[in-house]
Amino acid sequence: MARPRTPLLSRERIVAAALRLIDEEGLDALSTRRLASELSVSGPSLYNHFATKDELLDAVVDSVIGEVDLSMFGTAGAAGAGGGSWPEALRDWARSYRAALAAHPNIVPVLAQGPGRRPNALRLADAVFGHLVESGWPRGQATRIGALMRYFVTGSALASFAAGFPADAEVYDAADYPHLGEAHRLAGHRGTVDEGAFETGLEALLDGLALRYARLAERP
Amino acid sequence: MARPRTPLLSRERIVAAALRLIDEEGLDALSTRRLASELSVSGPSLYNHFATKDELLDAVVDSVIGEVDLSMFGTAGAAGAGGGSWPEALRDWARSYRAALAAHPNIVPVLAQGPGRRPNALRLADAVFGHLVESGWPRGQATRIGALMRYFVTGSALASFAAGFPADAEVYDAADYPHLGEAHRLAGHRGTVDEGAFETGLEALLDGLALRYARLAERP
DNA sequence: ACCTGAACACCGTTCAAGT
DNA sequence: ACCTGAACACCGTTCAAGT
Repeated sequence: MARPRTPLLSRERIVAAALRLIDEEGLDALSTRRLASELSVSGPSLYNHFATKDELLDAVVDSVIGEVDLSMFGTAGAAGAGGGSWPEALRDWARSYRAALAAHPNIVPVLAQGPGRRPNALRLADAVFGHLVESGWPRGQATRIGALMRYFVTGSALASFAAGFPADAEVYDAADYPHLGEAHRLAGHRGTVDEGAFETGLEALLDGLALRYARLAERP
Repeated sequence: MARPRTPLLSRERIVAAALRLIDEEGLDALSTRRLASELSVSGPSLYNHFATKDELLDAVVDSVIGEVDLSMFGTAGAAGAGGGSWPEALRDWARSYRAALAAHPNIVPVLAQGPGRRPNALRLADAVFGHLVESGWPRGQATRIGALMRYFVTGSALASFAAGFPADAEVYDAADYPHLGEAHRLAGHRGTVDEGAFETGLEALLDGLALRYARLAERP
């Protein structure tokens, strides 16, 4: 065929197909040849749009991060110098962040490596840090809070806790696991267990941070 | 050579070499052929000791989890029915857990998939859950705490937050990132930033959980 | 500019053959 | 039981060739 009059591929089409493949069959299923065949082109065609597979993966990752809502950070100034609204903003953002990642768990290991040079990831880091500083957090603490929130959210989106326990009851028969007698039932409640753990952890973190925020005011 | 009088390989030797390769060159560098050559044998030899590469990876993962200290959970009964010692136990365990994982960050994505049938991972889950229940936490909440602690620890060990920001100052020139002007310096303080974020998050989580534990007693 | 087939140096895994 | 080389169906990437 050689060059068609209207291109068969675009970065957007490639990224969308790659994400679908990763979601449905895992990160290992994404090969350039497999992806190309999914798009009805030959393997090397992809190299007209991305220099390497890593560059393609970067684009997939940034498209996922682009789904995270950052609008709650837009009006930090409106809360006044008190900045009392940061816990609500952090809560809303964490939920949106987790939802975006948990929709594509197979790509979380890649994304968790950090923002790199990906624009949406940098915008996210900028928004969180900026909001915390404008809310009165010292810059060093704002950095740590951005980091620890990412730890918690990526950890919770990386894999289901409940689904990590085999549903096969015999696994837990060994005398070594005296307290795991009911663990084979976890996988069946996968959604509620993981959701409950995330919400409990999020509220505990925010409570703990609020205690520290109050201490900032006491000793200025 | 065929069969030597004394075996060239053992599961232990293979696991140790695989972990070294993963630590030094990343998960992608672990191929059966490369690993075999590292051990001075031919590729297929490994299949006399592990059925598949996945089974080998499982053994590597469990060897890492085996390094986590669980001794702080051994004497829950000694604290009495009050169980006031669970925050200290959880803190010590989380630090040991993170240290074991952070020593081998490249394998954390595999390990974060859950315990599966790996004995050390199941022992760990059993010890945490058992201690929390014996400390007075209802079983459902104990499950969630085990989950959320794993979220936080795996997230913090998966990758350095600070190192995720390029040290190249030009990255942050774009007007899109008004608050990241100093972000290029993060990578230089990698250790302290990540350590500080982990400790801050851990203490915040424990404080938040202590608030909930106190509420258990109020409304029995 | 954008696609193709051929080619290179890799993969995980199977299997018959050797001791 | 435990190692080998040969083989199969895959990889990511390069490159000359086509329009």
